[in-house]
Amino acid sequence: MLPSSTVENYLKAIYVGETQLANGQKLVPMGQLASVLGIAPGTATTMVKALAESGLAVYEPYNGVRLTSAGEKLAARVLRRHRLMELFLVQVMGMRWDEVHDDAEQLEHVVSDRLVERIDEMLGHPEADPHGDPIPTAEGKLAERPLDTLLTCPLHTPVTVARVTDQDAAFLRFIESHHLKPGQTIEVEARDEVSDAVRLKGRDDARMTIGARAASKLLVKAS
Amino acid sequence: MLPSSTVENYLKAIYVGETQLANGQKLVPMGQLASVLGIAPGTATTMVKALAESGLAVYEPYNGVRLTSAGEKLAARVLRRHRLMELFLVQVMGMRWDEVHDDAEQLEHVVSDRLVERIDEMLGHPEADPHGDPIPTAEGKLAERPLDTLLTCPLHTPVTVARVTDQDAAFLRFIESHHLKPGQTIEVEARDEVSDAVRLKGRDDARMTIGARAASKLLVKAS
DNA sequence: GAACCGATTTTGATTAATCAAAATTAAATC
DNA sequence: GATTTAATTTTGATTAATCAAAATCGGTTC
Ligand SMILES: [Mn+2]
Ligand SMILES: [Mn+2]
Ligand SMILES: [Mn+2]
Ligand SMILES: [Mn+2]
Repeated sequence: MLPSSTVENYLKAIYVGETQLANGQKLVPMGQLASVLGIAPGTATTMVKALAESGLAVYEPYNGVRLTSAGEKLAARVLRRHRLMELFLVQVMGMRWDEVHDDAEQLEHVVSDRLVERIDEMLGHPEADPHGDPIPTAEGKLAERPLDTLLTCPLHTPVTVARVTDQDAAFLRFIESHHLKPGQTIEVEARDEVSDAVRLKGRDDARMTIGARAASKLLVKAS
Repeated sequence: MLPSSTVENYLKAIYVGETQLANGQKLVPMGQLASVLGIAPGTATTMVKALAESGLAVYEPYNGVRLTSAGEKLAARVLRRHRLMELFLVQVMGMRWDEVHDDAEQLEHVVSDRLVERIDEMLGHPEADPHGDPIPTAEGKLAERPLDTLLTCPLHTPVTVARVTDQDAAFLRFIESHHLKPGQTIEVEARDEVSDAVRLKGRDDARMTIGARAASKLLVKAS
């Protein structure tokens, strides 16, 4: 049986959820799963039991869910298709990085292996999508590097934006207009707990202040 | 309510079915619909009633079904997406004309208007897909020209292949290897009722004989 | 240890899409 | 006009995916 779009979305959500768990944690809670998929909690429970039944996940009642290696394999392929499609839409089709997520969310379920591999080739086997999210290999390996956020990186030190972990179009447009896209270099000048703000020095020494919540969505590496 | 993939497939099948009806006929029979969609006849009846209920089709029990103008509008858009995607996959992605139909069958349900119109632009507003099938306009107009087949065109007269009405991969590869693709010029030298065969003069005066069934799938225009 | 609370699971129901097989109808044949 | 046949419709059932609301659980609080 080939997995339905619904099953693929569940697997992808669990897969991504697992990578975001606090170290030591290994189970994605039902509530989180239901919330990212936009479904009722009871529905998540029912579906996850079915996933477990078909050998794609391990379900621990009241604790959460994780993928088996079979489930991981499938999830990685969906995520690969999603991220390759996003990059393709930006690089080849000339779409904006803030509008490709929704298209990819659908395309990830229907593009054939043939087409995906042709896209991968056309793009030169890229390692990351337009938002800096790593693209799993055809074999299902995902290279998740540990990265600082603008809340944890060193002060007064040039860093390169590596990844933006929010698909909201308005947020992405804000990032772009302030020259904070992946690849661009910036510096954190100050953090203030009380005002919940982070002050940055950007391109051309432009100064700007953003909230801590927003700052936590910008992942950076030493540059 | 936006139509499901299932509904889109029904609408497309009825729409294409209508264009293939003998002149005068206006209803697509349930049996034909069920057969092209690969479903049980009873399922077609049930679904068509639902389409009629939602104002997309007119259903006459025991006689068949036709689309309302609302249904036609939707069907034309699905067909437009299908045929544009096929051409895109061939021209931009370098896929073969015999392998794009299945991909397009899925993609037609998920590509956004944004993406379709970008593809249309990228291809220069093409009028036909790789098989010569006309592409409906964004406004839903379909330019179906009346064409001869190799069974009805004049003998000993150069004609240009305009359209191949069979998506079977093996058949399409045969057509291609014998230089009978849309755009290529040929001549019918003879038809024989008894042997059910048609003799052609192709490129470089190559002679070949094909069956009447196959000949009826090659549509041509005077050249 | 009892009471509470938030998260989770269960229950009962709905909708879309499908099938197999029985029943019916329309049209053709005798 | 009665009979046969092929197409169509009806019936009864199934599967996947979902929800709302009630019930339950596990882990704090008091
Ligand atoms: Mn999706
Ligand atoms: Mn992305
Ligand atoms: Mn389709
Ligand atoms: Mn075609």
